[in-house]
Parts: sequence; structure tokens; C-alpha cells
Amino acid sequence: MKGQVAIKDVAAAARVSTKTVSRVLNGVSTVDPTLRRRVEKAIVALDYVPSPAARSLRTGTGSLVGVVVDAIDDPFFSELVSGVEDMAIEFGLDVVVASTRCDARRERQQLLRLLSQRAKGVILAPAGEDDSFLQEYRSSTPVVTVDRAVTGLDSVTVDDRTSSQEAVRHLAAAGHRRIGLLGYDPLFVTSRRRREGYLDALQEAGLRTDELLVPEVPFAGNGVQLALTALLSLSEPPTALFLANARQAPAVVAAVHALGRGDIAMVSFGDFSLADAVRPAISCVNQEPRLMGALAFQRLVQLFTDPRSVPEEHLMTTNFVNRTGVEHSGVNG
Amino acid sequence: MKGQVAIKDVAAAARVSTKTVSRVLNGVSTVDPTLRRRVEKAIVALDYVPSPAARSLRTGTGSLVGVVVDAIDDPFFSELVSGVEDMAIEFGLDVVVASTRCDARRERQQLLRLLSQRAKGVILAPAGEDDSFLQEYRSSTPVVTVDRAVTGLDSVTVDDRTSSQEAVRHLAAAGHRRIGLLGYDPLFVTSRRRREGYLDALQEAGLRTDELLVPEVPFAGNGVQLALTALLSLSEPPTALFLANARQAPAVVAAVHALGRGDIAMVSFGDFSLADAVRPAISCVNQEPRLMGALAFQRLVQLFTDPRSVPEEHLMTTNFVNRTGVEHSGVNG
DNA sequence: ATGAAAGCGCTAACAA
DNA sequence: TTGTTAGCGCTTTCAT
Repeated sequence: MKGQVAIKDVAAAARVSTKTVSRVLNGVSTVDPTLRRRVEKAIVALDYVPSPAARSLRTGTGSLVGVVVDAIDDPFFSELVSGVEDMAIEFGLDVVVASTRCDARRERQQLLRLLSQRAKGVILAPAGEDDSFLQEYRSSTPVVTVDRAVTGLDSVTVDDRTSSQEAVRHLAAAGHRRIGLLGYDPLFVTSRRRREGYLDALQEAGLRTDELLVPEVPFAGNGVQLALTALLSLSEPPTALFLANARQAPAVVAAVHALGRGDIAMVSFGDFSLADAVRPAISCVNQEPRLMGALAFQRLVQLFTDPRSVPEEHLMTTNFVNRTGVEHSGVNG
Repeated sequence: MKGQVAIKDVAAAARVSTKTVSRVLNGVSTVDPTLRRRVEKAIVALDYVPSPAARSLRTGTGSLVGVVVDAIDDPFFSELVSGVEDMAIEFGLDVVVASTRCDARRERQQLLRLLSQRAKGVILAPAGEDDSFLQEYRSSTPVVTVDRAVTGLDSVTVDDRTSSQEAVRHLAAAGHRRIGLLGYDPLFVTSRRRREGYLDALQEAGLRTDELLVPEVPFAGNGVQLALTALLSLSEPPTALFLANARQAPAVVAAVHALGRGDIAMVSFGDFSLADAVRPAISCVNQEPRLMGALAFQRLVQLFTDPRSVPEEHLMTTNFVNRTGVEHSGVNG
């Protein structure tokens, strides 16, 4: 518990040099089994724990992995972080979290902090558009991007466009002809892709598109409610909504219910708690954020051993959780 | 960006000693303004960033703050962590997250990791019952406990008993005479306190207590569904439920709806997403996890300067979010 | 296969 | 007020 014991104490106790202890610690195979045994015994006896600081100072890289996301209290990202942590613990690495609030400046600041901490690697949900900064950053620290891809970097993302098309297709198949898209923020690639998928589905179903049904809603802030009421007061209001932003989805659902418009069908990109409990139940594109985190971490580990490997853009498949029938089992709806 | 510049480079550029640079860095006031200026200029010019590793090695303490909680993907804790992070960023500290999964061994392991990292302080939601370990730990690292108190340690918690009483009182006032308590796990202090508050409210309303209405549900795992169906199949089933565990609350709500029993009134300890959107809407005891995190951090900062100050048990007030009327505005219910 | 010595970047003592 | 020296705990030459 004291943590005062240093490598030299272990060396003394095992009557070897500090270097031999170091070798044992790092699993160097060219150590005499007898000595190794002595060292291991001394380590246990003294309750020795190596100092990450000293190691980091010497080697230039430590046992910290950074996870930089929009916000850790966003369920999508908190699950993702949890997935990362589960993996990290297996590799004996610690997870430093940092949120960007979708602010490029803050993102930069957080990344630089991690750089000064000599983080061993970074998992990042990129907010800024400044790719050149990331490219340069990448040259000193392995980076794997999640949720949103950046060309030239490793990434783990989902196929936003196709998944969205599939989701909207369900609404069209249910007979809806006026389908709104709520949560479109052109600032984000994902958002733009989801809009494309939405348009694909409309075209596929032979429905005409209508700009009025796709209001722009800033990702941050709570303009969703406004956009929703605007949508509903159109002369030809939508009968169904595609919620393209998992973060805002619960707010929209709540607002829809508060307005007493439970008749409006909704499908969401990204699952969320109680999506199956509201009436009517809400079908979702399931992104599996936890798995996304785990995959990103695995890729990061590969980059540790092979930092110059050619960037991989891993596309995860999504699965559509259809809750169309669910509404009939309740007493409501 | 290179991060290769060390203090000696700055010293050379400013034509002072490294110690003077160090003084400027640490805001020591006894530095000649002229020299200070020169140093600051050099720092900017060289884009110098101090090495936390070296500093930590030398001083024995670094810029890392640990947050050890049950699970970071639990909305309560992810909000709490977010509150901590917001504060930490202001103090130039980094946040390391670690989850315990309510496992005492894992908690211990995570705490020891943070110890070896020489974390400057730890915010902990204690899972283990081994207080003596924590007391000893405390002697080397400042610790502030959240959600659950440990005697002898600083803590930020809510008044579980009184808050629960208030919540259950609302159910009694609505005319319910058979009120169940779901989510009781005697392993946790909070859980026991909430049960007490529940009993207080029953007594206050002159309702008889019934052990059958308070099934024990292990905190981890998903025995809630089973407990729920057991409750509902009693000869005298409850007409209302007090959900004492925010984590399981959404699952219970979903199950209740899946069973088509939207007629059952529910009140939850801890607010959750869409509690206002389900029908009937669910009133909640609001714990303000984000504020809890911020307060814990503030206390931690005090402990940095005064590590031997007498432990404070900060009790946060909760506010009851009454959504009783909400159910009438929807088309359902 | 093992060890001695140097040094990573910083700050605590001490000296000037 | 400022600088010099030493050393935090580890790993990396380089010698043995």
C-alpha cells in the first residue's frame, strides 16, 4: 500500500541488479530462471508496484488511453466509453475521458492535454473539421476515430446512409407518405449521410421530397422542440418522423407526447432507454456503441505494435429493432 | 506539437536557470518581472509544455483525478462523471474513469491502479464494505465518496430516507393502499435507507406493511422482471410501486408496459430519460448527479490544500418532480 | 546472461 | 532574487 518500494529495493532483496528486475518486469525471456524466481518472490514480498511516471518519463509513453467524445453523459458515448474501459482493464491501461462539447477548440485542447500526458493512444469522436491538425497529431500518437470517420485515420463507424434508408423504408412500408427528418445538422458528416439515406428511401418508395420536412436543427442546443412544432403546424404535416439524432430523440418523443400527438409514428437512429415502453413503441437502428468502443480499442492496440500500418475504416453493421407490433400489447395506444 | 522541448531549452532561450523557469511555471511570486517576462516569451516561442510524468515523478503527485463508480454507462454515474470533468478541466486536471461493477475486488484493484498512478485524488462510489482498506488508502490519497457515505471519509450524498418518504407519500396521497417497493438490495446502504423512508411513509399514512411487497432484488443482474411478475401475481397485488433503484427503473417501466399493466402507478428514486413521456408519466426524486459530481470535486480540491481536514458528510437536498397531472395531456392513458 | 552508469524532465535543498 | 546540484524510478546504452 505504501508504494514507496522502488526497483532498487527489489533488486537488493533479490540480490540482482536493477536491470534484471526491469527485465523480469518487462517479460524479457533471456533471464535465468533462478534469478527470475528470486525477483518474482521479492516483488511479491515487498508488494512492489512499478511507477508509471518513471516509466513514462523514460520511455516517452505511458499507460494512459484517452477517450475524447462529444459528451460523456450522452448515453451513446457513455456506453462506448464503457466498452473501451472493459478492454483497457485487460491490457492494464487506464482510461482518461475528455469531452469536446462538439467544440473544435475544446477538442484540440483536450487532445493536446493527452499529448502532454504522453497517452499511449487516443480514441476520438472528431468534432473539429481541422483534419491537418489530426494528421499531424497522428504522427506522435496512435488515433482511432469512432462514430465519424476522418480520411487518413483509422476509424470505426456505422453505415449511416444505408441504415437510415432501412429505417425510413419501414415508415414508408407502413403507408406513411409524409415523413419528416428531425435532427439534421449539416455540420456533421453522420447527419448528412443519414439525410441521404432518408432521401434514398423516399425515392425508393416513390415519395416526393419536401425541403420543409427536413428542417436544420443545430446539434447542440435544444432547437428540436421548435423544429417539431414547426413541422406539425405545416399545412401538410408529416405523419411520421425519422429521428436522425439519437441524442435528441428522447426529447422529441417527450415533446410529441406532451403535445398529445402520440399518433405520429417515429423511428430513431440509435436506440435509447424506454423506446420500447412509450406508446407507440419506437423502432430503432441499433448502433451497439459498446461494441464500437471495444473494436476501436482493439484497433488501437494493433497500432501500438504497428504504428505505421495503413489506416483501416471499419464499418460496423447495424441491426434494425422493429417494434412496430409492440404497441398492441399495452393497454394504451 | 513535438513536445520535445524541455525546461532546459526554455531556460537557455530565456537565458535563465531551469529553476527560474520552474518558478515561473509554478507561479512563485518572488521572480523578477523582467525575467518572468523573458521566460513567458520563451515558453510561447518554443511552444513548451511541461511533462506531467517528470513532475509526477519528482513531486510524487500528478494531475490525474480518479473517478471510480459502479458503471460509467449508468446514466446516473455518467452524469456525475460529466460534472466532475467540467470542474476538472478548470483546474487543469485530467479524469481517469474506472468502473467497479459493484465488485469489491475490482474496486480495490482500480483504487490501487490509481494509487500507482499517483492520482491527486479520487472520487469514489464505494462498493466494498472493507472500510479499513479505504481508511488506509485515504492516508495516501484524498478521497471523496459519492452516492454512498463511508464513516470517516468525506462524502456527498442525498438524504435517501427522507426523499423516499416524500416520494412514497405522494403515492399514498393518491389513494394507493397497496404500495410495493421494487429494487431493494440490503447489500447497499442507500437501498436500506430508501426502504426505511418507504416504511416511514406507509406508517405515516396508516397503511400496514407487508414483507411480500418488498422483495429483495440483487442490484446487479436482472431479477427485477421476475420480482415484478411475482408482485403482480400476489393475491393482493400492489396498485402502485416505488422504484428504489434508478438503474433498474427503466427496465421495470418497460416490463410493466410489456405486461399491459399501465394502470400501475410508479414513482422512482432518480429521474430518467422519458419518465415524462411514458403513460402514465412517472414522478421522480431528482438526485442531480451532475451537481453531486461537481460538489465532490470541490471538496476534493479543498482536501488538496488541507489533507488533514476533518471529514465532511455533505447531504444534498433532492427535489421531487411531480408528474401526476401529466398523464391527462396525452391522447393515451 | 548480467551489471554499471547515464539520463529522461522536473523540482527540493541548498548556496550564492 | 537567482543558480547549482542532486535525485525522483525507471530503462537504455555499453561493457562484462
